[in-house]
Amino acid sequence: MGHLLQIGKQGEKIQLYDCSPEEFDKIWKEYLGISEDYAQIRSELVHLEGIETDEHFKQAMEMGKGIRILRQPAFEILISFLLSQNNNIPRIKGMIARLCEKYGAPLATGFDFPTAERLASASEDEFRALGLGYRASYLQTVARAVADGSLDLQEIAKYPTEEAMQALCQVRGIGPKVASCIVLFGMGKGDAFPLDVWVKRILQKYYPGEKDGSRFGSHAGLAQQYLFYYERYLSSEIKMGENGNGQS
DNA sequence: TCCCAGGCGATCT
DNA sequence: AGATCGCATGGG
Repeated sequence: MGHLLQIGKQGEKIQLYDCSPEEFDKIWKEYLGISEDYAQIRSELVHLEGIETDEHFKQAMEMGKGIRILRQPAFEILISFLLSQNNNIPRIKGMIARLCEKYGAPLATGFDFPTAERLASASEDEFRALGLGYRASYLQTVARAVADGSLDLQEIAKYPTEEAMQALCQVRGIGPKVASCIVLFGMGKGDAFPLDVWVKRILQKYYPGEKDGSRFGSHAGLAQQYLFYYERYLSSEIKMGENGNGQS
């Protein structure tokens, strides 16, 4: 919150623009998950029961070896995933961009994510005018709840995963999928396992009968990310092959 | 054009 | 508990 980072890539080198080493250390190192020991986490996943013969998961891990779980502000995650429901990613990006432009503080380049207080002062109709659809009323009530303190994200972040999810699910517009994304990406709870339509398909295909990610233990969230991107990659490969040339 | 998207809430059985 | 449906909107 209040910080903006421009990232580019030159060949294999990652380039950061206008970012002092101090700002990188203080803000972005944790945000990007760089202070996490991914070698250790991946080693724990590899040593789980049954992974040795799980060719799909081993492939997913290899393909996703660069994936990091970001540590993003809980409020930003809450709003972003609240808007994500029954929606597609390009449109979600547009909706969030418009929210920032209209209600966020201007930064050197671009706009900050809006505060709960600023959003709470806007009306549902204003949100509808931004194209948020039926999610406008969810956003309005959530923003007010956070602003007036009746929804205390800092407090909920102290709960264990299950209790935190349960508390979040009391809010209108937040269900199990959105709640699990909030605790995973916004509260650092690595055992949360967001069950979206893709991951549900994966469970049916590779782990029939299983209804959650408990087989992946305390790093189920990272396992979910590996499987999610693996499955979407496979799906895009199939689509490319449908007309034989992948050009459509 | 028409289908559908990283769900949720309401309303059934 | 589990299955089904409507929802606002616009990207592809």
